[in-house]
Amino acid sequence: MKTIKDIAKVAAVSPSTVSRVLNNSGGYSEKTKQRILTISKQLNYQKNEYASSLVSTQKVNVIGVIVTNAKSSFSTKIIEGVEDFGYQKDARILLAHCGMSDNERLRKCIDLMLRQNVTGIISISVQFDEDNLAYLNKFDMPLISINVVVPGYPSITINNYQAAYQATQFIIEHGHRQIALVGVKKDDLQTGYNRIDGYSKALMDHKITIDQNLIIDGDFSFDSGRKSFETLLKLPKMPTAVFAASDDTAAGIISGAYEHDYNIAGELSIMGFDNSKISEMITPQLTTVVQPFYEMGELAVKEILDSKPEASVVLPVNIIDRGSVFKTISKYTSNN
Amino acid sequence: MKTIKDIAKVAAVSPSTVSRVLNNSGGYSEKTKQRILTISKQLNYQKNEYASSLVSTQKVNVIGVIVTNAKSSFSTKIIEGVEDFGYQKDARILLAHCGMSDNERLRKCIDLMLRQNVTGIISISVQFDEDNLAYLNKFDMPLISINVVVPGYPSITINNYQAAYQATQFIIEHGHRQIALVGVKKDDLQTGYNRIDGYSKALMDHKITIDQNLIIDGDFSFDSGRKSFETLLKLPKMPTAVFAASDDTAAGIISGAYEHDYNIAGELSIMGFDNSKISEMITPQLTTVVQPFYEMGELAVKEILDSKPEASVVLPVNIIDRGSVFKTISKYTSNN
DNA sequence: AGCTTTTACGCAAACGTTTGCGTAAAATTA
DNA sequence: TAATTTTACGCAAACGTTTGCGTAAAAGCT
Repeated sequence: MKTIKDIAKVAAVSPSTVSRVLNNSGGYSEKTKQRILTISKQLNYQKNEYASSLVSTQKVNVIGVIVTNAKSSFSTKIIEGVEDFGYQKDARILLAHCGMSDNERLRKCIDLMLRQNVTGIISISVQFDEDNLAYLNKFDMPLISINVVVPGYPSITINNYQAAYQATQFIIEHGHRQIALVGVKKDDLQTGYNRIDGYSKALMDHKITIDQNLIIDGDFSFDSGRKSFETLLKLPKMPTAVFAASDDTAAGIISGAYEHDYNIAGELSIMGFDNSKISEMITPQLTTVVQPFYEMGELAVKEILDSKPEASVVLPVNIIDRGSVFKTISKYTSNN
Repeated sequence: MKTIKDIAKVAAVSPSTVSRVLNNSGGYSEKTKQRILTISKQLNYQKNEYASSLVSTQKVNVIGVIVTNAKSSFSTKIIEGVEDFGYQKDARILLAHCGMSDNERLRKCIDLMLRQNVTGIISISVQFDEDNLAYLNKFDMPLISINVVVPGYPSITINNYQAAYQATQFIIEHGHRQIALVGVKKDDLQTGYNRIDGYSKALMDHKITIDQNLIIDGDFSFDSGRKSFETLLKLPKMPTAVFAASDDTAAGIISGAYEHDYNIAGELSIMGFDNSKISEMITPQLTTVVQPFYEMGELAVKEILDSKPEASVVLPVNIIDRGSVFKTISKYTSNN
């Protein structure tokens, strides 16, 4: 690797001059500028950003991204948003996986980011345990969390309560009154609880009594959707619609139905959540709640680079109708 | 951020001693070691890897990963492999997206890797144009390519010819003789061509005449699968099986069939390719060709870190049977 | 005790940059 | 032409580490 000194030697100037030319900081003649530029091109010079950032006041921005090893793939979309926007801003992405609730590994991720002294950290769906949170607090390291709230730090989330309310209302407006909620983690205070709440409120607002049997626990995964279908089958009466906690879970329900030779067409409406790629690729394509993942990534970068990430953001969601929730004439309109 | 000097000051030793203690390089008493260690813990010291790698002979490994913005999501699996194995080896992942055949952006990705002087580059599905390849050649930068062959550099791929042969044979052995090949790019010399070749050879070996109308061009995407189904419909005779170029394409075919009220169950066998997540989540679950993405990622890291990445590797594939290719009694056994 | 070996540390250079300061030379002005 | 300003550059320090070399002090030996 060629250094600034190599160029200086060839150009018969001091390294300082080379540096000034390459950084456009003035203080050289046009002639030497051209000379230095051509030489640096000839030598295929590449600045060593490590050395540079060590001394320069205007550091190069490196953004640390910590993701879980979650099966769900929406993090890809977020990272794409991070990358694209970071690219525009000439920032680098340092990526690290922290496993699933593997506190030790999360600690190592944090340490990594600190040692590489990144500009800030974007964590995606990462749950910080007490220890790691306390540890992080010791440093002056900006962090912005996507999808989950990390106490004391800004976050980018959606309003899960409202999203669930909207989705449930959408289903109700299509004539359904027996609506299952499948795949949320009940003890997940950040997401699960709020979604159950929004779902319940929508039902109540439409004078539909809440049937606890229709709220089926899960972990947002495909598998939990698949298993949940069996639970649905065992119900005294099959609901007419299912609100799935994620598109993956929705896919699981469809898969489970197929497995049990249950033909959902015209029988069981399904609402997904996420608008992940699978929601378009599955048959039937899913009506689903759109989470603006890409924008979340962009926004996170923006906040980190503005270095005023004190403001948490709650992004709006909308529903994309792909026809998997269809109109039904409720059989219960009168007697409830 | 605390530095080694801060520790030195508090411990009343020189920075050298602190460094030696922290790196276990010997030359200090047990007493000072303990003192320094506790102080460094108290101060929340974190080594600055930039400064360190600038001078140290045993640099910290940073692995540059360049991915396209491809819609297909298998890169996630590869990156996971890279990350997990890199984590074990204490390597860092610098991630960059290079768009789709955006040569300028690819150049910037390369420059980025050079400036951050990474240990080596892992490129996933990236097609290098002549210019960028020539450019890269100027540097002494190890690169290993996954999925595509980059002239002059080692690569990790599968044998597409053989994979297609195996898959086609699998279909034939289930009694099919009218087998469409859908979604490959004919002019893609690296993948498309070889898959067509393997498919053709398998047919020939089983004395099935090749019908060019059954080879339907595409770009491995969901959409091309969806569109291709219409092409299939227009054929004088519907094939009994489809070999899709990717799981995404297979999903597209299923989606297209649904769109046209064509019930594939028992009628149209489908073989996917990739074993991506969708192959399990779709209904019906797909019999598919398993690409060892995760292992590819691991292997790539291994080769970069061994810094002897001269050897290209062709990994074996296998077929996972999920029942989407079913037995049929060929109606053409006798008259062909 | 006197000698040699080992231990435990400090000094200073180095990595590849950037940047404040200093200063000859060139350019401008009177 | 002489005085003044500007230009164009070099010097050296700095960033936070690591590491070869040097050396007092301690330890071991006879």
